Amino acid sequence: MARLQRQIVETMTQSRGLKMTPQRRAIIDYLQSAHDHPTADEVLQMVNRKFPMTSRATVYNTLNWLKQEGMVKEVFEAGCVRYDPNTEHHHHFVCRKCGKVEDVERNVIGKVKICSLPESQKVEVFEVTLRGLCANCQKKR
Amino acid sequence: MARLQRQIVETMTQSRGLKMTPQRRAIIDYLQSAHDHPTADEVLQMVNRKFPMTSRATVYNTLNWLKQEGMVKEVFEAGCVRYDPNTEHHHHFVCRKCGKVEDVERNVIGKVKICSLPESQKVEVFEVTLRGLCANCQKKR
DNA sequence: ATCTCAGTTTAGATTTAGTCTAAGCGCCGA
DNA sequence: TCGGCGCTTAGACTAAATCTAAACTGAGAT
Ligand SMILES: [Mn+2]
Ligand SMILES: [Mn+2]
Ligand SMILES: [Zn+2]
Ligand SMILES: [Zn+2]
Repeated sequence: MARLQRQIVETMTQSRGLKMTPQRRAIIDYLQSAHDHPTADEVLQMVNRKFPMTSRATVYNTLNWLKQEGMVKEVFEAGCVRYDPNTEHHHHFVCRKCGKVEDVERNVIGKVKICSLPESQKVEVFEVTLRGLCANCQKKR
Repeated sequence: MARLQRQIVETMTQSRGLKMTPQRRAIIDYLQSAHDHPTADEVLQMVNRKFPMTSRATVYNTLNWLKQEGMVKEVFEAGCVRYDPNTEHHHHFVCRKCGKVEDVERNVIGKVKICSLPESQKVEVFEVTLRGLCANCQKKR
């Protein structure tokens, strides 16, 4: 499944006994057409242009529902900032269950080759985030 | 520079005409000993155990100052959540100046080899974040 | 046509992370 | 002893996100 499509969502709602309302339609249409990474507030602004008086709660409800269904993803972590006393260039492993962030030393990740990136973007650094289950969360099955 | 060390900070403060106070010492000592990625609130809690009545403002001031000096780094992005209608497995380029997040298709990043990761951690997915200057911000020099 | 009810939307209250402010403190040097 | 500068503090403030309770909607059931 590549991109959010209203039609897919439309049929999905029915099979779950949910309703496709005008507000939801507007939110999904906007996301479908967006080729960047909008914030909840940007969604609210844009949807209100076409369908005034849509509430913040509805936008968040819909985004969270779409997220649960895997129709949109969050970019990067939600939540508050974490500080890293290790300023060496290194990477991270994030547990999808308990959220713990562990260091992954630089040499654990082999060379990362970047091919065919548009000339226009100048990459200065990169970081790799591994995701999965940490040792603890695996034990607890 | 690998890890935050109080001694280095201590000499640095002097050369900048700044003062090493007990509060700052406590914050830095805690960070120095931390082998995870504490939040500002965790720092506040821990510091208050040893040095009660340290204020939130002082913790944030110190963390932001250490960040500016490159003595700690933020893990992942600050700020609010962005939603991605593209659920295909792909990567991102983040402009360090304007903060814009652009897609980097999966095939742009060559195979990423993960060597010698502790057996205990099970990696399910990974993502690469490239950082630098976007086309626009380069033009504006 | 009217009733009912589950699901939805809404405005506004609440929570949480983080910043800002203004008043007071403490050290150092004149 | 005094003045001043930088530091700390409590609390006000802001912004992102969640929660709540009341009103709304529309698809059956009567
Ligand atoms: Mn780290
Ligand atoms: Mn993306
Ligand atoms: Zn875990
Ligand atoms: Zn830019």
